[in-house]
Amino acid sequence: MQDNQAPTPSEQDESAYRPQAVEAAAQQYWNAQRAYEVKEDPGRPKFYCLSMLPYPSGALHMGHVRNYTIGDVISRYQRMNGKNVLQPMGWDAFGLPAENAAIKNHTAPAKWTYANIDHMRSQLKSLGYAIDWSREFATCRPEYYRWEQLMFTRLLKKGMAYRKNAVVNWDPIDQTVLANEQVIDGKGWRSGAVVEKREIPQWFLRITDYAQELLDGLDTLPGWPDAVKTMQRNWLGRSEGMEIRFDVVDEETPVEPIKVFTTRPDTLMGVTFLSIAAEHPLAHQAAQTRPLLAEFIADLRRGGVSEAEMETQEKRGMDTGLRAVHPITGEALPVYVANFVLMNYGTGAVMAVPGHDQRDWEFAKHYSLPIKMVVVHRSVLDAVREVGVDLSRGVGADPMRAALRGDRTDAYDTRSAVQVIEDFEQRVMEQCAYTEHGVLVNSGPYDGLDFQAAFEAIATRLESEGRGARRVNFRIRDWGVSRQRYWGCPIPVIYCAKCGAVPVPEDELPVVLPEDVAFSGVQSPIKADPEWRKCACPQCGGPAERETDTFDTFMESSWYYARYTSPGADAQVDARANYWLPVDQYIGGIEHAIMHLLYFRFYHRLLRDAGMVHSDEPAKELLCQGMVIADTFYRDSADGSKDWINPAAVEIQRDDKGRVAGAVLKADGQPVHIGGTEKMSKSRNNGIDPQTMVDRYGADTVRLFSMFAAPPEQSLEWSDAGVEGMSRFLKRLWREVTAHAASPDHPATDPSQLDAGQKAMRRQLHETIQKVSDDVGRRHAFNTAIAALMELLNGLGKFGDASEQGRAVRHEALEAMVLLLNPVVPHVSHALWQVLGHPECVLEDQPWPRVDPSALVRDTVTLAVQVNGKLRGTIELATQATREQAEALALAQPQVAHFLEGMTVRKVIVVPGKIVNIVAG
RNA sequence: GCCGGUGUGGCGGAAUGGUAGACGCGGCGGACUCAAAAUCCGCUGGCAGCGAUGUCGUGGAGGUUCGAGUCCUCUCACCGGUACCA
Repeated sequence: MQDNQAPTPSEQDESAYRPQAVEAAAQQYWNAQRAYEVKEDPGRPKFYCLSMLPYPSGALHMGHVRNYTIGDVISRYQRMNGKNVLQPMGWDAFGLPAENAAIKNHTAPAKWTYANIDHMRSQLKSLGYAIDWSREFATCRPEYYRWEQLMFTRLLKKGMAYRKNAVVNWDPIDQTVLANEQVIDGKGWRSGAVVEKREIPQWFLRITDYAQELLDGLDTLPGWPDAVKTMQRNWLGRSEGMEIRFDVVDEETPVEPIKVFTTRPDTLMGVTFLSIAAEHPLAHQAAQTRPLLAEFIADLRRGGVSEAEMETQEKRGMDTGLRAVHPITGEALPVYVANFVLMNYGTGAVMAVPGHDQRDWEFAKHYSLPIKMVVVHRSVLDAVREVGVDLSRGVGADPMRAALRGDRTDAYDTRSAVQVIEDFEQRVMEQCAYTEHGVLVNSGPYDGLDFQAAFEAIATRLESEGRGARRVNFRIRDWGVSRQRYWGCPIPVIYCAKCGAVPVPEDELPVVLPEDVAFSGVQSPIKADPEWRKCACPQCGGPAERETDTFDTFMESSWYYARYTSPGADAQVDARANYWLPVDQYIGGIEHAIMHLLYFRFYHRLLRDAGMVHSDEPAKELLCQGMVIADTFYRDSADGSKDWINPAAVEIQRDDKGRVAGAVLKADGQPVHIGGTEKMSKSRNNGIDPQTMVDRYGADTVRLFSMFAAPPEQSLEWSDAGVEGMSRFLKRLWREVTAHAASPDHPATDPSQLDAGQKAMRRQLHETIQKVSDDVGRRHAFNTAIAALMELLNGLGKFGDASEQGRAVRHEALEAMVLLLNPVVPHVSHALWQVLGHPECVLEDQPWPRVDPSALVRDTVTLAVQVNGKLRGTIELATQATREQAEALALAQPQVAHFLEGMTVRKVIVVPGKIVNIVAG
């Protein structure tokens, strides 16, 4: 990495900016001062700034740098504004990649993980984050996970945790459970075997008990992005409807009724069949006497369990031969097994209304099942009534289509209405299902009722007959926390033949995962080791076995934020938690919008209900940062695949207009193909190593670029040239400050003595302070804050005033600038503050610069002048000028007069301080 | 499939419904230099024009408004999530 070139004159210059020296000195000072270790201080407002903890995958990547730089900027800014700031860091250390690495490298997952943590910690430290490292922990340590085990055993006793069967991906060759990620096109990633669905017993937490609270809580989080709240609302998926019971007829054996959940009980009279999931008990029962059905159900077991895979499959079904009884008409309805009905949503069975549900409609079309239309748009009903047609014959396709388009159909003529109705039998159902709410037809006693009235009438009747009940249903399912893996927190349960599943007693916790193991990848070492499993039943003392499944790693990442507040506590958390919590600012990737952030909100309520924390929500503000992406380059290899080439090895070629014309490999000068700009990944070999960049340019430059190149929520495209630009900016800043500091002393700024140029310079300074404070503190628009500071430096560069007051203004500006930049580039700021004549200090203890409102006053203002909305010039007038003056001046412009030729002015709109728009025609 | 998001110069991006393209990169021209690097200065959306200026322009099609990148409807492309990747 070291540059072999001879030092250039500027590098030999004593006063040149040398990031390595600057950064080493600043970090050394902070460490010696223990500058970022914090304690609870009830006398000061606290600020808990939390970034999502990293998975120790091996090396820091740019996504980490971006995430932690955002957190660091906010942390340092808040501390400069007087807050007692906690910024912790830790390691989400359990997980699947450690097992994969263990297989590949023949090492134990623990050893690999700890080595990665050591490496990544040193990388993080080189970036100079204001982290309280005294609170660091790794979630794979028993000191951490013992509290999670304790919580689980208590939840088990409270009935909040339970065991039931659930379906997983099963690799029939490797004889192992696969993660969804390990299923590629329905096949196991190692064996290539077609994956099967298999049911196994697993542990669950009753997150559904909190579904309503998790939904309502979203309304108390104005500081969370709307996109995240919307996604969580949809994921929770609250719907109001009915559970309806359909009796099933079978001459031979008594059969349980089928329960369905529907949000559309108004369409009950349009039900023409029922669909049940392949895993539904009735499907199994029917399959016992029907070999074809058994074969079909077995066939549905092929493929993985992910929702994306299930939902994009072709819709298939088969008649079970069972007949269900319509609860109102008594009609016998066929019961189908269908692959689009999910056992884990609702009751695992749905009533099919092909006339008014698009999926049912397609299914009915495919299997030639009857389609009944029982709901129409009100305007269709009105029109049909007007021409005096018997509704039982139905309504036509044309008004249906019109109604679907939202057209008014009440004006169409009698002839077309009659024709339409006559065509009904062959045409009405050829278009698509009508899924809107409307008015009932063909529904006997319910004809003419709207959605609400029909819902009420049908619900009341079914409830009185004991055939159904109003119900609220949530889409979210209970949280399955069992994983059939080694590298995770052991689930603290003992199985006894006599006593069943018994929680491990609290005084026997933690159940420690052995770390020094041989791991082949075929089977978990704790499943393979009979000695580890063997134990005595805590209840009866008889022989028993331990659970060998481990927890979902989301379990650890659901409460780590609380543990940071209570280092060393002899409990999951202690009283210190209520000083720090809730988190004031949480920062992490948008990919966590639903799952992690929902478990995080759920677990906080578990802590609350255990009396450990006193708030309802874990985090007040949330910022979701975008991905880091980079160009991709490749060459076609002999076997037709692509050889991806790292951007660092490639040189871009441009045409004479500066457009990208091609790219060559630096090593051989031969062309390479340019792929898309994609998320940095190993598979595309387009990752840029943060460490290389820090070594080459310094941490401040890397931090500055990652904050400048894009707003935090958007994806950030890496650009070496862009990084060079940031490096140039810091060099210029360094020169500007050192040059100023070298000149003789000057008095303090005296606003009453400033000339016009000095006033303008000082106004730009205070406008910048105002903008940067708002951009950093409120909008989190770090990119525009930095742009404003660049403009300020450009302004200072042109401000050549060497008079006493000129130097005073420059000094004021440079001091403010160093403070304003400190959150983003703390090392160079630390050094330049001393260059400006201050003793070495922790810069976050300096107050954030304040705006002098008197410096912002302007004498004149520029207005844009438009004619019919098109810009035709600008006018400059006194700030206090009236609307009439602005209007008169605008109309007097020669350009304006030219465009108004032959037209009459109808209206003039004056927006003070902005525009004058002359409307003419 | 479903849920959420994004789309603006050669590129990254800026713009409380009010002068589209701030700032940075790249490019072109110039200064300094024996030369290069570094640094500094100027120009830089397309089209027409010597120029003043005009005209077009924010993925596409409509709409609301005195005025739309911004609000509404439809549509296309891409990205994230989709419950065992984290």
